[in-house]
Amino acid sequence: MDLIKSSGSLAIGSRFRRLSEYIMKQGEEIYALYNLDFQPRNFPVFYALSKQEKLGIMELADLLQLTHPGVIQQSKALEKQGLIESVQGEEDKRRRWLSLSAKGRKMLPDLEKVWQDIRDVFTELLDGEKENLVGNLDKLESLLQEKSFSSRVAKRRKERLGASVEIIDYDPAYGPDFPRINYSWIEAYFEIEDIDRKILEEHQKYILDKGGMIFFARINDRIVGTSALIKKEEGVYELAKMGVDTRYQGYGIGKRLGLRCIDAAKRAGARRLFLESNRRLQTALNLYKRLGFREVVRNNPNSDYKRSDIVMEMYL
Amino acid sequence: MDLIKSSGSLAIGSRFRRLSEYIMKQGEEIYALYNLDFQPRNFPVFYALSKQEKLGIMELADLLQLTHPGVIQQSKALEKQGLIESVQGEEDKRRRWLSLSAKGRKMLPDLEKVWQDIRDVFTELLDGEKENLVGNLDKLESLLQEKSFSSRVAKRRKERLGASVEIIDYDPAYGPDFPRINYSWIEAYFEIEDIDRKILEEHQKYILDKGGMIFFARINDRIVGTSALIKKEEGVYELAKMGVDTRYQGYGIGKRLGLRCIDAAKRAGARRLFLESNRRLQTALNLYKRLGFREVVRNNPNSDYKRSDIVMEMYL
DNA sequence: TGTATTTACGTTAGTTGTTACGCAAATATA
DNA sequence: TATATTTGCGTAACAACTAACGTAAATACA
Repeated sequence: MDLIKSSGSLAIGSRFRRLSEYIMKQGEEIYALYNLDFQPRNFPVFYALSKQEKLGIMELADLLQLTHPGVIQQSKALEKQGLIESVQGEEDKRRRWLSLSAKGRKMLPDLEKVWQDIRDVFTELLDGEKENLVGNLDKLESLLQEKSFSSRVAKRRKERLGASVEIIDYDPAYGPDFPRINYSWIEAYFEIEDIDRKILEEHQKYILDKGGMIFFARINDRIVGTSALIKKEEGVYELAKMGVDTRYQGYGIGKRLGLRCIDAAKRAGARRLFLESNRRLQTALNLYKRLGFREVVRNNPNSDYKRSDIVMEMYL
Repeated sequence: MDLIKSSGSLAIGSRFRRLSEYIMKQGEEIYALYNLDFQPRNFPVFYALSKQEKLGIMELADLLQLTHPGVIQQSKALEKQGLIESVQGEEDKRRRWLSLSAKGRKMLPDLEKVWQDIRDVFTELLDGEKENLVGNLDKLESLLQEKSFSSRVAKRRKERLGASVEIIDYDPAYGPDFPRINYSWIEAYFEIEDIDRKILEEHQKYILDKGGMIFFARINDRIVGTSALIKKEEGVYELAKMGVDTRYQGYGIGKRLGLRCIDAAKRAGARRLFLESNRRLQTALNLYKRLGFREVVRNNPNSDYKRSDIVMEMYL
């Protein structure tokens, strides 16, 4: 049994490492078999120098996709063995040009035989398939270069979580989440005002009992967002207290909360919907625009809120 | 440009390592993204323990195809984090049973979500193909388990070298190689006798001038084997001085030398071919049998050679 | 039943990569 | 032309594995 293997793609990192170690060790045996004093770990630098006459440390690092200390370690070993040599750059004295030594060039044809045999064995081993291992590695690496593995997983997570978000009507069981979510974003940008405390803590009295509505965004049993409709007069509602837990922003939850409010306002017979906000909340303002709100007041000295410097509205 | 990539299968070892390091690093980011305090390097042990309630160090090492110090290092880290715990074995006090702790079990569902997302991304990334990367790795590993990479390369080398062996007629340019090859194997098993020296050094006089023949096995410009036909009387030849450089044994060179001798003897009108040898040279005796020789004399006190204790012959 | 061997696990040091940091030469910029 | 930044390279320390060796308990065997 081999759990690493049977876990499929999960432990692919460990598996790559294991294979790498195996191949390196086998490589040592192979060079010994050919009576060549050569270590597979130094292959990359030596191979590069066999392809290009002289190269600097940084160029090698770039060419081999290694860090430069890695290149230095290989080149030190090769220099000690006398297979390569180095000279200081004439024009640019920081540089150190590496190249094969006479001994290295002499060894090259023998090494090339080994390399050819290795290639042949690999071809025999795996290239029978159309989609071979090396081809798949190429593909994997170029895909990962386009977009990193972690951001692909992050995207996948957002999709999964986004799909599992429900927008639900007010439920007293989640009552305390309403102030919690809203305190969090208000504190981050502004200061909590008395009117915030009043409306948030006593939302039953100041929102629901007055014909308003509250919605929650829920993932599993966890509330990650809220929004509210406050009835101002017959047919006129204020969209307010819209907030999403920072850890779940970017999942389209705000949009879904907004749409739900608009829909609910329509059903309640609203003709006009407005909101007060602040220009610093650019992401939120963009969302409101996408939802169909238009800016109607710049500066807003008469507001109940100190932080309000913009009013937006939409007609239904 | 990426030389490691473009060298194809050659630098596959370095490439596996590079990918392993990349995946591990990305793994760290991924767990951080999910707000989980978990390190991908400890995945193998944790994962194994999530599949089986309790496991010992050696079992884990076997299951994960890691060395046991590797397992110990992972388990120490996990124990420090409080994700696993261990108890000394009751029956066998040498053992230490590892299992998930309450904290570890609590974290498991969250980790499983991460793992599922990772699997999904990998599937999306590569499993579109029928022959996918993981499938290829499976195949590679099972092939390498059947027969190691180095022995596959060794076999390939023998085939290549075997194919490049030429059996050639005597050429004075290679004269000194005749004693060299033969001294080497005689010394390894027996002692050089005076008659050896005479025939080997003065082969012109004692073999060729008397109607015998000498053949060489040559790879490029290097002699790696010899054989000789010594004319004993009209129609009767002795097959002698058959030797192959130890470094090139097992390539079928002896067989080709033998066949050439038989063929040459036939052309020269021989009816009978014989040889003297020693029972210790079992590999050689097997070859002679396969060539068609039959044992005719056990012990052989009348031979010119002290080491001779068997005579074989064949009729053409 | 005493002794040799095997097994389970631990420790230490080595390998081959990495990151972090520093310096001096070259280059850009005010 | 003085100063800031960039570049090329070096060193040190770290990471995650390995090999090699040691110890004590369990097991096999004479």
